[in-house]
Order: sequence, then C-alpha cells, then structure tokens
Amino acid sequence: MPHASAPRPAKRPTLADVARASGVSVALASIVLREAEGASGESRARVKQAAADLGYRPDSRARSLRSSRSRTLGLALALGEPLHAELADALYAQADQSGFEIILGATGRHRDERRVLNTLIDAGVEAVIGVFPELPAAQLVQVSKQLPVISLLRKVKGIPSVITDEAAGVEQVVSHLVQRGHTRLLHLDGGSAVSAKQRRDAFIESAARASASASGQILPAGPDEATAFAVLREYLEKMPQAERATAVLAFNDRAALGARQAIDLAGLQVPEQICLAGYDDSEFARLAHADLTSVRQDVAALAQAAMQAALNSPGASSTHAPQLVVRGSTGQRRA
Amino acid sequence: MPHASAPRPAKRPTLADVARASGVSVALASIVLREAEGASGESRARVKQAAADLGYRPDSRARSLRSSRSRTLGLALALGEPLHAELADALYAQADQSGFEIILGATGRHRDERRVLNTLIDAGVEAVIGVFPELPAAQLVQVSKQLPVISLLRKVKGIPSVITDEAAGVEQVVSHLVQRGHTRLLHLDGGSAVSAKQRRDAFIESAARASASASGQILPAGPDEATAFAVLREYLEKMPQAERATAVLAFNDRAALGARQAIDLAGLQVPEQICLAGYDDSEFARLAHADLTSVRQDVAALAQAAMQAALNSPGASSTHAPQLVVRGSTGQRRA
DNA sequence: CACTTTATCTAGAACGTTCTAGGAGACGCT
DNA sequence: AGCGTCTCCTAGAACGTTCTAGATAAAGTG
Repeated sequence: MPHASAPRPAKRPTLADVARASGVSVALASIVLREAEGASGESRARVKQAAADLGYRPDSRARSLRSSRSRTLGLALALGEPLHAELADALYAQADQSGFEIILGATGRHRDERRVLNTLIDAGVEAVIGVFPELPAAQLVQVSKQLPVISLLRKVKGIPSVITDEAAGVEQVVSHLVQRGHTRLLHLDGGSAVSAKQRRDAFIESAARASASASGQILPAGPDEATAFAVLREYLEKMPQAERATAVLAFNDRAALGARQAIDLAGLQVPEQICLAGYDDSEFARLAHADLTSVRQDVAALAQAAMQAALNSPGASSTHAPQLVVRGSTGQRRA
Repeated sequence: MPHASAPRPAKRPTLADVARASGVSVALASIVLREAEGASGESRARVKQAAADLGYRPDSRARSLRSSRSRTLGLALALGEPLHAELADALYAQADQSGFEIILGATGRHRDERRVLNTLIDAGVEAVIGVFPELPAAQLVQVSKQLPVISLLRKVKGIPSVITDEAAGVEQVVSHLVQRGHTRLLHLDGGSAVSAKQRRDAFIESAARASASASGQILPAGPDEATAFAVLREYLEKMPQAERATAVLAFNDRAALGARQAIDLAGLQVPEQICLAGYDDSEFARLAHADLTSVRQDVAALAQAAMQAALNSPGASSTHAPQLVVRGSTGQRRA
C-alpha cells in the first residue's frame, strides 16, 4: 500500500519572516536577536515581539555555516558508564552557564570512536569534549587542528587533557587498606578501559611502597560486572585460604559489584573476611548492600576544567585530585 | 563568559577545492560525491580521487541547509538507564544499515526535555526518536509538524509511538507468581517514570484477574535503587510477617536491585522467603547475586520499528510483545 | 555655515552545499 | 540537412544566517 505523501511540515519561520512582520530589514532583525549593538530600543522591542509571536528560533545550521559559531559543544562518551553520566550532567550545567548547547555521541563497544567524532564535527559543534579510550592520539591531534578537542579521563599528548590523578587515588585506597592491617592485596584491573593502565601501575607501586610486608597481585578483568565476577570467582575457588588476598580493589564500582557477587557466592563476609573497594564512587557504591569504599573523582572540577579548555583558545590540560570515600566494605562496621 | 577565538584552524577542504583540483565544476563534483546520475565514469574517478587526496568531507550543515537531508537522526534519552543504552546500541546498528548518523541528547532529572528536543532539531536532524517521559503531548505534536518525531516507550496520542505491551508483560509476571502459589503481591511502582502508570494499572488488573484469592498492593517508589530500597525497607520493618507480601514486583531492574538490598538487610532469603521480579531484563538482572526474573523488552524490534517510523513519511505506531525471563529470584533453585 | 561624528539602519555578499535550467556535443532518424 | 534525443556538463540561484560596507539623518563642532 503506497504511503500517503508526508503532510508537508509547516515551514518554520525564518529571520526574513520576523523582519517582514516587524517592518525592518533582515540585517537589523539579526542584530536585535543576536543582542548585538546598533539597534534602537524601539526596534529591539518590535523585532523581539514579532519573533516571539511567530515562534522564531534561529537555524543553527545557517548560523554556524556563516559564522562558525553554533554555540554547540560535542560530547562523546559511553552510554553505560555511571561516571560518564555524572560527567555529562555536570557538563550540561557548565554549558548552561556559558550559553552553550550540548549534543552527544555514544562511543560503544564496537562503535568507531573516529566516526562518532566526525559525526559531532559534521553537526557543527565548536569544540568536542570526549572520553576516547582507544582512538589513536595521532588522530585526535590531527582533528584538533580543525577545532578544539579535549580529552577527558585520558592523557593524550598533544591535546588538552582533563584527567584525575589516578596514582593518588589508588595510593589512597592502598594505604588505607594497609593501615588496616591488610598485607595481601588484589587488584581486578580494567583491561583496555580508559585509565586501567594507570591504576594498574599505581597499584603495583603503591603496594610496594606502602609496606615491606605488603604484596599486590593483579588479575586481568574488565570494566564491568561480568568479567570481574568470573575472574574473582575462579580466584576464590582455586586459591587456598592461607594465600588468599584479604582485600580486593576493583577497577571501578561496576566491577566491584561483580566482585561482590563472587564474594557472596563464596560465602565470605564483607568486611570481616575480605575487604572490597571500588572506584568512581558512583551510585552503585552508595547502595546499601554494597556500601562500598570507593575513590571519588571530582566530577564538578573535571567538568569545569573541560569546559574551560574547550572554550579558551589553547585549552589547558589539568589533573584533578580524587578523594577516598570510606564506607563499610573496608572494615567499618555497618549500622 | 568570553569566548576567545581559536587559533586559525586549518580550513577544511570544500567542494570548490575538490572541483578545482579535479578540473570540473562544483556542480559536477557534487553530483559525483552524492553518487547521483549524470557523470561519466572518467569524471567520477577523477573527482573521487581528488576528494580522497584532499581528505574532503562534506559539510553536513551546508548540505542540510540546502537540501534538508542531513542523513542524521536525533535520539533523546536518559543517560543512566540501562534500557536506554541498549536501545541506543540497537538504533545505532539500524542507522548504520540505513546510512544514517545519530546524535544524542540527554534528558535528565532536571533538564528540560523540550530544550533537548530543540537542540537536536537545531543541529539539523531529519527526525527525532526519543524517550520523553514528561514532555506534554501537545508540544510533541506541535513539533512533529516540522519533522517526524517518534515517541519511544511512551504512547503519545498524535505522533507515532513505539512501545512495549506493558499490560502483557506485567500479566506474565503476575500469573507466573500466582502459579507458584503466591497470593500477596507487592508492586514497587516507578513514580512518574515512563510506563510507570501502565505497569501500575496492569498490576492491579492482573492481580485481580489472576485469582480470586490473590491480592495486590502498590507502594509508591521510583525508577532507581534508592527509593525502592527505602520504601521496601520501611515496608518490611513495619508489616507483620503474616500480612507481608511473599512476592515483590519492582518497576525495573534497578529498583529491583534496591529492593534486593532491603530484603538482604531484613535477613530474608530469596526466593525461599520472598520472591523478587524486575523489569527490562537489563544486565543487572543477569548479575549472579541478583539472578533476577525479569521482563525482557524486545529492544531490537523496538529499535527497528522506531527507525522505520522515523524514515517513512507518516510513521506507524507499533506495540511490541515483551517476554518473561524466569530466573532464580522467583523460585527456581540456583545451581 | 560646512564639517565631522554618532546612532540607526540597510543592501548585498558571503558560508558550502544542492538543485534547476539549460548548453554543448554526439548520435540516430527521417 | 533538419530535428529530436541522448549523455555529460555547467552557471547560478537557492537555503537562512552573519558580516562588511555603506547610506541616511540627526546632532555636535569650529
């Protein structure tokens, strides 16, 4: 059955319509609506009134085509990550303040990060802020010749990078655990996820530095529940109790949640028999059952720095201090 | 907030550059690169070669300004929702097939859905697919006069809506529980979240219909862990055991996770003493500890229908059947 | 008075595409 | 030859903005 032809959408009002309705030139209408200088109070009122009456909204494609000012920012991130969601929230707040709009691109498991980047650029954004775990630095640098590109959560040489001091975060957890008497520490790493390498390296160093008697072991896992669960489950089954780690540091809170399932399954008590720490202090960490000690990244500061870097000419890199949030999963008795 | 100008970015090559380099007119270059008819094989080769050499990529703003074909779709959703992330993944896959790009807008707790919609439209999308829990139908209808707007997961009169048959889903869970002998059922509802009302109503009806002896109670909660936890915790503390529900149906998996924490805290065994079911069959449901019976929405079908509706002139509404996924949390012994 | 200055406005050229209308040849048919 | 009809190509007008370079008139300055 042939489709009825589309009910041709009501054409949206253009600047010319507004100008005509208010009896001024297109140029003047543009001046008024841009809040630029050079229009009398009377014209201002008339044009604004007409614009409001017609429900005029400027066409950002035409605007950005002509002026390369779309007042729009591109944000690339992964959809399932709680931390990314928090960052997006904070960035939206920042953008509001600067009068910018934000559009998003989702980098996914098998979605080409380069393509996401291109899509955003094609849509006319003035700058891109993004978490690009795998995109080669060279490509990011290349693109950054066209417009500002800010790397979030990952240090990329050659472009402004806004990151958290991973070494400091891991150090805080490790020394917290060592202080509580733990000597055998285990880290479930994040595989190829962003900052996984930094945390892995920092874990080794911190463990070595913290105490002569402390030892750190690393288990290759991933940034989500599933692999952390599987990996830790196997570890707990195989490892004799005497040699078993007494504290586990997961790559992030999601992984910690998976780890917790494995621990529960093994019949171990948290924190009495084994301690567990996460990373990112996402909403998961605050769940009552998890009650997870975690490392809080300073989302607000990260967002603000990223926005600043995106808006200022040669954006500045910055590193932000994380903060350990101690909860029940590492030894405090729960209420 | 001052916006400093970027250091003169390397201007990206334009169609005119390509035309010049290959010795043809701009119009012909356009024809070739659009794969339109009317160019000789030889010109095709030359233009394509030149385009490749220069690294030309068409400017989608100019293109869409002129032709209203940006080959870009807008997708509006909430960032923290696993189901939305799954839908996005599926829609990306669909878009790939149709040669469309996707840009996202995040509807958030306090972010104006209308504004997100406008931002996407301004960026030049050809159609918008979105989960708009709160935006008044009238506004959606209004906007849909300008371009196709598809409502996902929420039935909106006047625009194509692609939804799941909530009544059927709830019915499946309820009759599953009743069959297992439960007579006192409890529903933690989703508050003002999308489809919360439908599930609430369906729960009442299903409980009444399922059995003369079955009774259903509803507790007002919300679509995430926190409120579900708090509400159920209070319920479990106050309600005498004899009157207590023996099966809980949470609004979604996240809420179920929160509910599970409350159940664990109360020292009750799942599924022996109390059964728990979620909704959406997200990755949370599959967590070993949760092992959650849940209702799977047919994400692939939803995505395909939404895409179809977006691309075809008067898009068609459709309702898709969900499927109950039985896991350990409602009575099967775990391995 | 002749002049600069200032404040307000406007025409028209951009921006990088697509699309319309048509032009130049080449070929085939009466 | 004359005429149509292909195929390939191109000039130039859109699209809806912003921006440059004036134009106009009122007001200030000597």
